[in-house]
Amino acid sequence: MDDIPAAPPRRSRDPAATQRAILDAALIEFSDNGLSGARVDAIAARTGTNVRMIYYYFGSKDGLYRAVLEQCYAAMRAAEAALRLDALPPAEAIRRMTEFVFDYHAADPRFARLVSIENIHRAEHIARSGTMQGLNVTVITTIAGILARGQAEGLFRTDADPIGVHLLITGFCFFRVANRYTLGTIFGKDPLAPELRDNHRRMAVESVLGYLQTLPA
Amino acid sequence: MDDIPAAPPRRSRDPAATQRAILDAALIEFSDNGLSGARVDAIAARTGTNVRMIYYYFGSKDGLYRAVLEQCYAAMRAAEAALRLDALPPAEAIRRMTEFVFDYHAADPRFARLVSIENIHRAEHIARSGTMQGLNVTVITTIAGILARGQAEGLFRTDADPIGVHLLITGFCFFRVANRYTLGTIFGKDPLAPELRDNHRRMAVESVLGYLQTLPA
Amino acid sequence: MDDIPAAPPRRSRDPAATQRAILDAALIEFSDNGLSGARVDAIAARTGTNVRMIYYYFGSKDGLYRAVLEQCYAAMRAAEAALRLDALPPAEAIRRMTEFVFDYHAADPRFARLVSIENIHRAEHIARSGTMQGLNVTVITTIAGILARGQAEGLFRTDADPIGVHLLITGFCFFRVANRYTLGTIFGKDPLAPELRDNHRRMAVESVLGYLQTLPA
Amino acid sequence: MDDIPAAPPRRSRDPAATQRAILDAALIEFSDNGLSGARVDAIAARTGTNVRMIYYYFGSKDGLYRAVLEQCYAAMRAAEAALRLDALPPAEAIRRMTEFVFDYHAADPRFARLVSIENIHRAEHIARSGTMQGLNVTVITTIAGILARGQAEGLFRTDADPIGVHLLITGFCFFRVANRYTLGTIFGKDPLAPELRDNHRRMAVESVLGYLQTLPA
DNA sequence: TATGAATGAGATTTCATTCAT
DNA sequence: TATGAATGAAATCTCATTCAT
Repeated sequence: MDDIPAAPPRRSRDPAATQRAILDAALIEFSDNGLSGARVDAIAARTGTNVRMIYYYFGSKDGLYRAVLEQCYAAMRAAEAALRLDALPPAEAIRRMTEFVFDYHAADPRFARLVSIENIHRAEHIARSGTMQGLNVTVITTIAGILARGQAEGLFRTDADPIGVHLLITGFCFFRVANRYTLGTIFGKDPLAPELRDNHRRMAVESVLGYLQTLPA
Repeated sequence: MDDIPAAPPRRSRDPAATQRAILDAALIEFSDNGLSGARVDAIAARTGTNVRMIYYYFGSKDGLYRAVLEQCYAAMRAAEAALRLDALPPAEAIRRMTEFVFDYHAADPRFARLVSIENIHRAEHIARSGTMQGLNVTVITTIAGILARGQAEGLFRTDADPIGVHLLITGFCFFRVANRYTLGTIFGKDPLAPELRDNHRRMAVESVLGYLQTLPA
Repeated sequence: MDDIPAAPPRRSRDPAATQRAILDAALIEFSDNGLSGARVDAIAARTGTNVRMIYYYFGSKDGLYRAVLEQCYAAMRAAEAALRLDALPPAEAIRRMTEFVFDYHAADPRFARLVSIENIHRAEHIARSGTMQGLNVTVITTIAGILARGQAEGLFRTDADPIGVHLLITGFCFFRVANRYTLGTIFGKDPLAPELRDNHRRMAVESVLGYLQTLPA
Repeated sequence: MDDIPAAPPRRSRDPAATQRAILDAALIEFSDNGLSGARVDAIAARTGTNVRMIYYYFGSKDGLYRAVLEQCYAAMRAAEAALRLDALPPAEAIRRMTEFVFDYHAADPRFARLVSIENIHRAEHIARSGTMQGLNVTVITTIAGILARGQAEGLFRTDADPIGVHLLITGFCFFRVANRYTLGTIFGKDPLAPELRDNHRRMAVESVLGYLQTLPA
């Protein structure tokens, strides 16, 4: 994290591969160090190309950061869309979605870090991106469908709203990953310790279902 | 956020006030811009003293940031400790604690931002602080006490552990505040919009109680 | 020494020349003002490039200073090695070496100043350099050879040791150059005044030979 | 050398003692770090008084440095004057003086360091001091007397001049102390190692006498 | 398409010194 | 006599970016 392993100089004549390499290096550098903390030189060093290439392909540090963000969100939503939750009974669909979010965050903490970073910057890069909004609203429509079915069947409370449920599903999963370091330091116990995983995963699911299946006061 | 209002030059001979002014300005600058993004000059400009005083009292940019962190955590835990939850019945205690966490995060988003920022830096400043660990573990012992009482009364599931419950309580409350900007941008709806507040607050409480009152599978 | 002649801006694309120019300017600035007293800005101004290039090529003020030291020692030892003293009779070899050391210090007082400066810093930069040790021990092996020959021929006392003789040869030559200013001020007479030179040069040689040719008590 | 031991706060009502304490601390700080490298704050910290006192008593950093220099030179010359060399036969006088210079430098390396430092600054502080010149010329008149006697007795060569002989006596003694660090690092052997001392001391004496007793070519 | 060299603007930090009591 | 607080000027160093080939 401190000393960047200088990749062997790459003399590829394959522009796509160069772009790919830059994006990969940038994801690491940005998620490790934040936007302000990331160093353009470090990304170049990690890539094996030199700094000029970053400007050639991505225009600026911000442009590269934006590309990284877009790619990460797209990958996440693509995986989510592959779940085919509308085929499942409502409670089962919520369970599967929650487990997916839990697993996704746990498997790749860089995603949660990038989201934190982008929020420090007030989401101005996402706002400027254009592709983002369309990309992400699908999750809300998916949840809305599940909720509607559950409510129609009398299984879910009727005052639940889709965005709120999305927050509820994601909050816990995100929190333990994104804030792993402060939590681990303060409490002397890494919240991502393997032996905690199964219990936490159950908590995620059962708190959401617990909420949905509670009668409104 | 962009143009720093240059405070009138303060020629106070009151060192405590000077330190206070620096800390206040630093909280704003750090929580607005992150550690790397914050500018020492901007903090000084907001203070009315000059940059030199920051180094006089806090030694370095990092030292000042550490002081800000410590102060914020201390304030939060002090408020929390004032709740006197052990006097309440278990479910009520959980409800009050959750509402407190919800309200605290909602009332002062800077705290959640600072926590995000510190996690980007892998909590290295908290780790170096010393006062942090003792300060924060009390919340876990409090939760442990509530859980034990609830479990003894047969109200709470027996496989709940205190740190996990803390994460569950805080995750949702933190998430909607800290990630307000990406969520608002992506979904076209500010998650902190006033009309959502009551519903979210209920969600926070009822998901936790829903989990605790579910029988383990 | 006070007003640095701003070199004309050099827009050469010749990195070796740029490095050379920086090194030359640095030698002057460091030997004039010491390590702490030298100003990176002043070096840049003398060079015609800007400050950034110093960091580009040498990493830090210390790094540049180290490079200057290495270069000066290397130049001196190279000149010394060119003397081919092992071809001469022992006393003649000592004479030639002493004259060389005398002349070298007199011709370039900056060298002695740099050595003084480095000693104020406890030789920490030389210690970190790596190339230094190997570079300099050759002078000791040379002296050892000369002494051995002289002792074998019964010309030199047998209790002389090579490092000690090196100190003896260099001490006087160094002292009058390095401490020229205090000596000149205190005694009202510049010890490097041209009319003193021949006499001092003889003193250097004859004190060393006088010692070597004295019978041990 | 790095972390200055903060002396206990001294609340003396004795101005002379305060001045003394500042001078002592300053000698250490200046001889350790050079004039540019010395820190006024560090001197104050070492003294137990605060920075303001330095300005109160010595006017400026330079003024304090000048006071340190004067005191060190005065102490040295006083010790030298106490030798009463004119009572001794010429060769014996030279021997005693050389041994004194050797021992003095070896016993207090700070003196040689200060001399080096002052020469880096071109002796401008000594020049400004006024008391220095008169203080130091006595050593030359002493040597002149010894030489005259020795020459009159036909023991010493007739082309020896007093300042030159002073340089010869001091050069070796100074060199091994002042440049201890570079020599030790380069040759892997501390020139002040105790087992070398006697031999070096003999070398100092015998090289000077060797020179003086050689017939001019 | 690719690249090493170069840079200006601005960041953090240092330091001798003075203010106000 | 003594002192803690304060400061302006200047130092070193960083960094995204562009030049020139």
